Formats: sequence, C-alpha cells, structure tokens
Amino acid sequence: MRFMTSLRFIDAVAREKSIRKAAEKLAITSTALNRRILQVEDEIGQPLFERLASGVRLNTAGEIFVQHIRAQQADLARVQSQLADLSGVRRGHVRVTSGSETLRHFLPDVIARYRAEHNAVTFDISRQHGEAAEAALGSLEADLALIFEPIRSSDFQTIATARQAVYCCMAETHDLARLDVIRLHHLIDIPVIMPTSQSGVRQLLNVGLMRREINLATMLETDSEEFTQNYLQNEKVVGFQIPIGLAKYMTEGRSVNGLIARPLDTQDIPQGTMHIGHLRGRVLPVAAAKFMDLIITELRERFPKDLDQ
Amino acid sequence: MRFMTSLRFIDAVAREKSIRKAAEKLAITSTALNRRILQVEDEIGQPLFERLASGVRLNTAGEIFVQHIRAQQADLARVQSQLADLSGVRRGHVRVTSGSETLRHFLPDVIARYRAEHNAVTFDISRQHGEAAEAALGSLEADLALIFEPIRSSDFQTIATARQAVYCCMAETHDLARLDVIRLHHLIDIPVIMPTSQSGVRQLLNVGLMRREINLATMLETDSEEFTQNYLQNEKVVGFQIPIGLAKYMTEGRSVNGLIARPLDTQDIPQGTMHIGHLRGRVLPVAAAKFMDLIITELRERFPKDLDQ
DNA sequence: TACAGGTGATGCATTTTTTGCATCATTTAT
DNA sequence: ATAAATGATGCAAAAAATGCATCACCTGTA
Repeated sequence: MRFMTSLRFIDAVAREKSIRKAAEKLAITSTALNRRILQVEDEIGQPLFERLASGVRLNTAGEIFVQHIRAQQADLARVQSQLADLSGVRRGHVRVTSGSETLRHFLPDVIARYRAEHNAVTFDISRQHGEAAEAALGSLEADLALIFEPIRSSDFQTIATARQAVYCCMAETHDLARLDVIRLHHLIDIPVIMPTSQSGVRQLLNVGLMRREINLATMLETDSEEFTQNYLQNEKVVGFQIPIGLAKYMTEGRSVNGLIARPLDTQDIPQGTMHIGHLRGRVLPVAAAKFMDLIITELRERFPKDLDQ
Repeated sequence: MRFMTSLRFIDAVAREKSIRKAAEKLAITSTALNRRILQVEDEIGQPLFERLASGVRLNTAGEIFVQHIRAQQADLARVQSQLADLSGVRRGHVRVTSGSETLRHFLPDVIARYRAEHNAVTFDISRQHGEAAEAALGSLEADLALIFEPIRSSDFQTIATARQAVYCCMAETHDLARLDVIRLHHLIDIPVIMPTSQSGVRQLLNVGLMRREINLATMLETDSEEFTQNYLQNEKVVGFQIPIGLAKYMTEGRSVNGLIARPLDTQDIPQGTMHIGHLRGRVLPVAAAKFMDLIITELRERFPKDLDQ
C-alpha cells in the first residue's frame, strides 16, 4: 500500500525511537526516512518528534498522530479482510494475545480447525500476561485477547466468558490421584509447582491460601506450561491448571501421557473467569471476527455449562 | 496532506462517477488520475470501479473502500483539530447541516458568537431536509445536524433536544394578532403559507389538521423562509414557524419588523422536537465538538424549560 | 447503418519527487 | 580529550508521477 508508506515509516520510527535504526529495519537510508518525517511534520504544521542526542521521541502531537496511524492501519486491515471476503478467497491475518493457559491445547486446536476451512488466513500468537495483553489491544498490536482473571481496563470489551475451576495436575501414580476432589489441606507438605504471580491462576490460589491460612511447599515457581507438564511426569509433585489448559477429557478424570487432573474444591479456591474480547469500539477484520466466533463455539462445546455470552 | 492524495482522488472519482470529470475538478489530467486509480486497484488486488461507457461506478469493493476513505478523512480532520488545539491556535472546520428553520436567526447568532472567540475556525452550512441531513452525516459530509422532527435512522446520535411549539407568524396589523393563543378553527378561511411536506413543521400541522378535520386555505407552499417572512409584510396572510426560527423576543409577543408571532394551541398542534446530534460512533473534531457545546448553551439560554440533554 | 461525441486505457517524453552518498553540527559515553 | 553515536543538509542519480497524443470501445442520433 503505497499511500500508507509515510505513515508506516512514522510508526516504525516511533517504535524504534531512532531514525537510523528504523531506517535499517525498513531497508532504506536514514536520509530518505528523515526527509519523509520532516515532510509530514511540515504538512501537519508541527513537529511530531523531539530530537534527542540519543535518537527521537514522540511529543504530545506525535502521540496523538501515531495513535491515528495505528487506528488507520487496523481499519485498513479490516477493510482488506472484508474485501477478501467478497472475492471468496478468505484471506486475512489474525493477531491473538493470550496468557499461557490456552497456548498448549486450546488455541492450537481452534486454529487448526479454523485453517481447515480458511487456509489463506495467517496468525500471530503472542503470549502475554493480562495487563500486557490489554495494552497490546490498546496499541492495536493485537486483535483479540484471551485473559484469565482479572480485567483491568474498561477499554476491554468482553464478548464471552467461561468460568474455570482450578485443577491439580500430577502423575497418575501420585497419592492424591486417588481423590476425586482435592481440598487445600490435602496439599499441606506436598511439593507444588506454582505459576508466577502475574498469572490469574496464582491469584486465585492466593485468595484461597490466605483465607485458609495455609502455606504450600512451593518447590518451584514458573510461568512455563511446558516445563510444568514435563516435570510432573518426572517427579511426584503437583501443578495447577485450569480446564482450558488441559488436554481434552482430562477434566473427566482420564489420564493423558501419565498425567491426571483433579479439581480443587471450589469451597477452598474460587472459580475464575476466562475473558475473550477485543478493544472497545473496534470493528474487527472479518477474519478476526470469524475466528472469535469459532473460539466461542469451541468453548461452548468444551464447557457448555460455564460459558456466558 | 501528501499521503492522502490517492485516497482523495478516489473519493472524487466516486463522487463524480467519471475519471475525466473528476480530473478536471482536481486540476490534473485524466491520464494521471486514471493511473493512480489503476495503481491503487492493483495494490488492493481487485477493481474498485466498474467501467461503463458513460463513466465509472463503484462496485461493492469500492463502496467498502470509499467508506473507509471517508472515515479516514474524518478521523484525520479530528486529529488535526486536536493538534491545533494543542498548539493553542484553535483552527478547524465545522460542517453543519440543518433544515431551514435555524438558518435565519439561530445559526448565524451561534456562529458569530463562536467565531468571536475562535476566529480561525471555518464553517460549512448546508441546508437539507431531515432525511438528507442524516445521509450527509452517514457519508461524513457533515459533522453535526440540527433536525426538526423526525429522526429516521438509528445511526443518528442525539446529543440534545429542544421541544418547540408551532407559532403563527403574521403582520402585526393582522386580525389574529389580537389573540394570545391561536386555535386551529381561527385559521379557517384565512389564507396561509404552508411549509413543504418534507418539513417537520408541516408534518406537525398535518397531524392537527387531520385530527380536527380542518382544511386550511393554502395560498402558497414553499420551503423558503426568506420568501415567507418577506411576504408576510406585504399581505395579510399567516405563516408557520417554530421559536428557533423566530427572531429573539418574538415568542414573547413583541413585534419585529412589523411581524408578530402567536403560538398555536398545543391541544390542536402537538409540540415537535428539534434534535441536535451527530453520526453514532463518531469522535468529533475538537472544533465541531466545542461548537456543539455552544449550540446547546445557546439553546439553554433561549429555551431553558424545553431543553433535554 | 454510419457517425459524432463521449468514455477509460496506454506508449512515450518530460517533469517532479524520492533516494542515496558524502558531510556537517551536536551530544553522549569512554 | 576523543570516539561513536545521533539527526540535518547539499547535490547528483534513480524512480515515480504527469501530460500529450492516440487507441479501442460504447452510446445515442441522424
């Protein structure tokens, strides 16, 4: 899109905070880039960047203008997606940001299912904690977010929510595997792997632990699902996960790859809420909107009782 | 704005429905314009116009794209207005569309008052009936609309309303000028000038006339305020107007330029509503938003009891 | 049916704009 | 002090946009 070039360049400089660095990324000379910026500033009638010795920084006018640029880019993407939809070839690009919970099973399943029908659609999946995910929506770096507890910004528009209880995850040979429902006191003196404090699961656990005044034997703290799952197969420790992060059927008590999941009693640990939504006021590109529909369909199939729209 | 050139050109061609005609208006050759359009179509990946022997016409993709262009232009105007606001010089452009009622006294007063403070702001005032006014908001040809009865589209977002009774307007020497309130039966056999049927005033009159089964002696039908006001000074006929269309103090019974206004009894003719608003979902440029504030302030001063926000 | 007057598309020469190189003036970190 | 960044600028080369002349096509009219 030739007519977007100058705007794209300004966006790049704003991100890199340096004309020369941005020029390198854009594969042009700093001279050309510098001139384009000067030209736009001239047309606008005022500077958009402060010139520092170490590079450049957006001034107030620049902040406003770059926000406009990003909104334009997002809207152009929406239009292109809509046009592609017209011509039958559903092309498009969907940018999803999510916590780690959904990355292992849920999103791969949904994306595979989506691409089975629309194989010209491409995806960006970025893993971020809730607050960063909301910021990514705000700066139009992402179209959709899946956030597990809590929502901080009123700019987040929730389209659907799914209640999720916290499960304990362990080897099927673990002593606790015999129980159908696990109470917090069962976990006393049992080594556990805790999610990091930014995660929604951890925050729910904290609520219960504070109330019951229980301390767990935290052997390790990580935000890596892969590590946790793999480690549980090696040692008799307990990890925590919500249903959306578990393989299908694990919530029904079946073991998968030697691991088994048991729910924590909701009297001890409250259920949390998974929010699916986008930036308030945005009209999503067709591809993103349809993908969100599919997410909701998938959630309805997996958690028919716990989904709200 | 250099980076808007191609988009502006496409918009122009869409409006003119002809590349050559648009080229003339844009003061370039049809060749150059044609090439820009072909280039954008190439970048988009599909044609935006159907080529007819008599010119061009937007196809479906073109409709979508032009809508995007107009939204972008409107948003750019908003941003520019916001930037001008930053630098202290409040520049900007406000486009108002309204029925004829407000053009004689109300809008001139408000604009004069506004420009007394912000003399770098310019205005477009277009006179259109309600339905056309709403369409102008939708196609982003206008920022604000003042519409007197009724609102047809749910895309119109009302910001304030003012109830307005219908007044009879006549020479102060007219027989009816002696009455404080006029009943419909007083008008039987009296020659009247009627507003055209698209006007809100006419529609209110129709309601009352139908209900009372009264026919008026319509000597003339016009949508011209100027004509009506001038004619009333020459012959003893009665015209109709709402307070916002009258000079100040006329609603209090004073005569202005030999004319006097008397309210029609609201038992006969229902009060109507003047709506002030904009396209739903739009963020107005600063200048337009402030102008709307001033409109509401002015309305509050003139009609303190009849204003709703 | 022939023709005149309109449309958008295209090859080519010209003009305008953009780009890259070399270089300057400054500031920051060593 | 000095070395290594930064953004700005004059000038020539490259690229893009423009205008002219012309083509191919359609439509209404004589």
